[in-house]
Amino acid sequence: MEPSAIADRLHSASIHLLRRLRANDRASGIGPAQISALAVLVFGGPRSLGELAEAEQVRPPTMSRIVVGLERAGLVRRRETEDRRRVRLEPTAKGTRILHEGRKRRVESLTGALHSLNEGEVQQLGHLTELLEQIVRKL
Amino acid sequence: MEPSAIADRLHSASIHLLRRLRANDRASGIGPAQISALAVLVFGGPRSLGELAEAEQVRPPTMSRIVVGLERAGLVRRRETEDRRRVRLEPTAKGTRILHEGRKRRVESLTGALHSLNEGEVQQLGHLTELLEQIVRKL
DNA sequence: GAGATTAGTTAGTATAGCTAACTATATTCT
DNA sequence: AGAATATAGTTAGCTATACTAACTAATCTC
Repeated sequence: MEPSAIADRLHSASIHLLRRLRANDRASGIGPAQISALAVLVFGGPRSLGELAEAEQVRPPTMSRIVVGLERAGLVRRRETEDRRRVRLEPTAKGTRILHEGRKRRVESLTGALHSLNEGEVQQLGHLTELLEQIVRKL
Repeated sequence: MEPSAIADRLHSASIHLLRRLRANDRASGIGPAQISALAVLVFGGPRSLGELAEAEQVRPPTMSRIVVGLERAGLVRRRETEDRRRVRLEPTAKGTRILHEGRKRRVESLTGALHSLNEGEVQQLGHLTELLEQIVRKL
């Protein structure tokens, strides 16, 4: 396949994948950017707003709003640091729980879709994900 | 790899892929949902608003606004049909050109990222993109 | 201690998603 | 034929997510 066709279809497939998964995520009443940011804190550990913005590839004001939403929902907590300009963001117990529940729903819905694939293809998909992560880092 | 880990990482990788590509797309002054909808019309041919909404997995009011944006930018045109409730949406020459330019930018940026992969991996990525499309359809 | 840098917020704008409620046209069923 | 129903899109109103520009507060540098 042509690289240009791969680029197009990967782009399109990603858009559609996220649109489908968003329907699941809406059940939790939390948006995709909030989930993604929360996941960084839960799986990657607490960090500052700027670090979180960088990890998520968005600008600080954007992350600032995402965090406000997460705080309002009681999923993330701010802690002071010795540098009083910085905040340390950490997930609350509720945030961790909500994230795992959302993950569970996602897995269930993906598992359903995986029924059309055999075991080898599932593993290939895992491999694709790694390739995709590698590409994203270089982009 | 565990299906749950695949689900998580695929979700996360897709979010980040789109965020990176959006930076390229912003150069065209057209948002990602508009690009995606326009691509359906350019590559898949003209169709009604409802059909386009379905192809793009969004609700009709959402597509209605996307189309307004595309019209305002002179990228899409409305045509009457024999059923006067329906509209036939078709890309303008400018729309087709803009789409191809955006695609070119995307391919260039992705091609750069593909340098970290060897030829075999690129082909795997192409194959696995098809797998992803298949899953999205089942989701 | 003055000036520069850094971290985050506020303000303002645009896109993109939803549901609910509406208009206009077409179809169906007496 | 005319009434009821169904279908296609739009409008209104809400929320989330993204940006840049401009701001405040704290820290660092000289």
